[in-house]
Amino acid sequence: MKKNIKVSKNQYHHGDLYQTLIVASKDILQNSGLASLSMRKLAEVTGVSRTAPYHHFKDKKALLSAIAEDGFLQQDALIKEMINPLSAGYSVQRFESFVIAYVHFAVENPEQYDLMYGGEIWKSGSATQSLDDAAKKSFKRWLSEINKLQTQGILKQGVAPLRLAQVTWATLHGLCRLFNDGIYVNAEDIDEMGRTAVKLLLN
Amino acid sequence: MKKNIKVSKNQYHHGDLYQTLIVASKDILQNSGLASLSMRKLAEVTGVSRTAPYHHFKDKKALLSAIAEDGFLQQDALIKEMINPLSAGYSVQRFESFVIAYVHFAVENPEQYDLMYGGEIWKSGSATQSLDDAAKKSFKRWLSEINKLQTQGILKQGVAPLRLAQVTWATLHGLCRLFNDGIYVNAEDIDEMGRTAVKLLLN
DNA sequence: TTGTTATCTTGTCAGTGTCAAGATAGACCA
DNA sequence: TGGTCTATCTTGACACTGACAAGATAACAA
Repeated sequence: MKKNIKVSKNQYHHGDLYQTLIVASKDILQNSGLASLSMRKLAEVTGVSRTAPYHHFKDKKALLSAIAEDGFLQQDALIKEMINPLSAGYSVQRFESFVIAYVHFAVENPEQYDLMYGGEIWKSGSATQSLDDAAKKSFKRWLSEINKLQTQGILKQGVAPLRLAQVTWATLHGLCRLFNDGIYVNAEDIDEMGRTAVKLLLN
Repeated sequence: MKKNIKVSKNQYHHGDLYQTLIVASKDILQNSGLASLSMRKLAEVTGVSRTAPYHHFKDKKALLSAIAEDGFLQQDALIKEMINPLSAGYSVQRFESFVIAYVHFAVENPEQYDLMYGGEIWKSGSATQSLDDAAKKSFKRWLSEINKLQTQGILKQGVAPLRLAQVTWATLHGLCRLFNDGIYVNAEDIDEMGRTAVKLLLN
């Protein structure tokens, strides 16, 4: 809860270790995967002692939660950007853009996506409150999009909105996971599969 | 407390350690989760020295591969059973049965399902040949089911069969993961969501 | 009987998350 | 200014992990 923004070149007090740790973590995730992200290695890379990170994160899980939360913010920004230009009306095109943007984020940030939606954090009940908020906000946005598409008749209308949102989201999520878990290796297909998903889900 | 399940009464040579290890592993998975399945604890529970399992499994990953493979066999059997009674023809009902059976297996064996389709094994490229075969066979069965449903007009026909199989499977897979990763906690909804998925995917 | 071999053991190593207790220096108050 | 307070960072330690190497045992084949 203390934010010490001042960056000092002091050896002892790092200055902005919190942010540095997150950046370094994301770097390790992207380059070497979650399996090789250890608190000790992270500390070493950051040039700090093994236990220094524990003054900024209660746990390793707390660190991962923060990274996941960061992922939701990124994803949110990316999706907003993808949608705003078309904000005049709701259309199949807009839906497709949403889907493609979602899937792209997952494929380009596989390890972070894993953290965001994987069991690592959620199953153990170690999600931060703010992470929980970010995740809920993300789903709310999806629910709202789906809702509008449904009332416009672009999506099937005989289905409960919540269920529709859940199942459509599950479809995207399933696609992303199949790729990220290494079951479909050819990443060029992802766009076509996204479009196929859209085609299937349309009314 | 932990009983030494041995075939032979001999102390030194266990007799059927391979199978015993798999059974014990599945037990730990079901009761305590993957996180608390360690080779050492497994050995201890089985009443054998720490490194004994390494004479039956090259790695921890090899052990997990075997469990995943076992999962595919179980799932296959379960799905076959679900489908055979209706084998007279293909119908919406049959499709729904398939979907429900699939989802149920995942929800009832969450950790094993994780192993079967999760990144743990596949992403690291440590899948056994026989595991790979089992997984492919499973998808082939799905592909064939989808194919028949498509030619009968129950599923949309303007889509490439492979893509259709991938996306429909992704939908189920996504549902299962959302549950198993602890994002949707209320397990009573799983059936309704499965049926909603079916409804959406139908022509 | 005598090897041969599969299986199981103890010993050991490097690596992990995390706690406890002490060191440091920047922030705040006299 | 000086002194203390406290967030931050450190070293030390512990229990745990996966895995290798070398030796012990017993089943089995000759």
